[in-house]
Amino acid sequence: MTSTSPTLREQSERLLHRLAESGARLTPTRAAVLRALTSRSDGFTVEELCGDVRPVGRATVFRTVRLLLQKGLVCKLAMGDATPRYALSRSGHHHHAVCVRCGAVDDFRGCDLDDLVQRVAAAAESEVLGHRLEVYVVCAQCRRNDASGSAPSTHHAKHQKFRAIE
Amino acid sequence: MTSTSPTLREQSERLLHRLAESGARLTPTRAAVLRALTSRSDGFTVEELCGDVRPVGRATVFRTVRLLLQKGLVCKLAMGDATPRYALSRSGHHHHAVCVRCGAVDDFRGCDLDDLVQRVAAAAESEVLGHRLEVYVVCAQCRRNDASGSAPSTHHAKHQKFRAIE
DNA sequence: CTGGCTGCAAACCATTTGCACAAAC
DNA sequence: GTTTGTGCAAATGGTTTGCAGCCAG
Repeated sequence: MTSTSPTLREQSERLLHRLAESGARLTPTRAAVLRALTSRSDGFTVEELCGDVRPVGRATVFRTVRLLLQKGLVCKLAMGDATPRYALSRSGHHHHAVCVRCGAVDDFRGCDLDDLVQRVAAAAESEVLGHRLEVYVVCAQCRRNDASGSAPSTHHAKHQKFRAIE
Repeated sequence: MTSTSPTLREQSERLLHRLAESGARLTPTRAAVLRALTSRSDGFTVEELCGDVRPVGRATVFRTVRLLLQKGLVCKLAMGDATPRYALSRSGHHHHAVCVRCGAVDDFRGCDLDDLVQRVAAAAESEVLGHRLEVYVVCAQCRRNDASGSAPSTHHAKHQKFRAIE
């Protein structure tokens, strides 16, 4: 549990590098946040992160996440309701399948949206800046838990913060 | 400008009906909110709505919007940043093109996403509950304003609350 | 009449900010 | 030695809630 797998360590160090390259200072606090980030499964909240890096102050965690957001190292899952959740940015354009029960996030790419998006833009004489697609699901694990009756899906987030899709 | 077009009146009355049908009470306040809703272009904030129905209290406007959301009469534009904005629900499945300058919203339908979405779900063994696609644009009007140099795009929202797409 | 609305003000909660101090470059 | 990051606590801002009174059904 506390044994940071080499892959995770690598990952957080790569992020640290990317941060440094972009002119940000390289502090223990940031390293801690990045470590927490990488060991956490996608779809975490800032709150959860705060718990992971305990001695670090809330404000700093928020500031760090914001920084990472600006640098494009994490992305925000806007979600209809609830508290915003974040995920590590995989490289390249992709979208998210978010489990509304536990908040787990799956990336997927190969979206064939560009045509659609361009058509929309042309029709409206608008310039496209970007797009976001989120698919809301009940993930395999949560379905399994559902099936087995009891066991509230504790496999990911403790509090399933997502409410129904509006 | 203040001359409520017959179409708008119709529209708000239809909404009123739908509300009544669903068991909600039919009060002047709600009628006012619905009128404001329909005369406003899509992509409004609760704040703006409050301005429109002035004597009505904030809390009530929030409650009403939430009600309409539950009844499916309006939908929420989640947006990455900024204050959530709302739009009248057109019937049927559709998505939104949101202008990041002024907040104007265009609907579009005929999304070919179902295949994609189902593929994603199958891959993850997940059950799809829904999906949301938002396209972020600079709308025709805002582009025109940009081109003509000055004229900050006041044609819609007073304060362009949207920040960059993260 | 009676339960569902409304208004007001206070409560909430996630996030931001001000400021003094500490640490990185 | 500057400039940037951090912690704490206070401020913010959007949203919700508690409660007394009011109005639609």
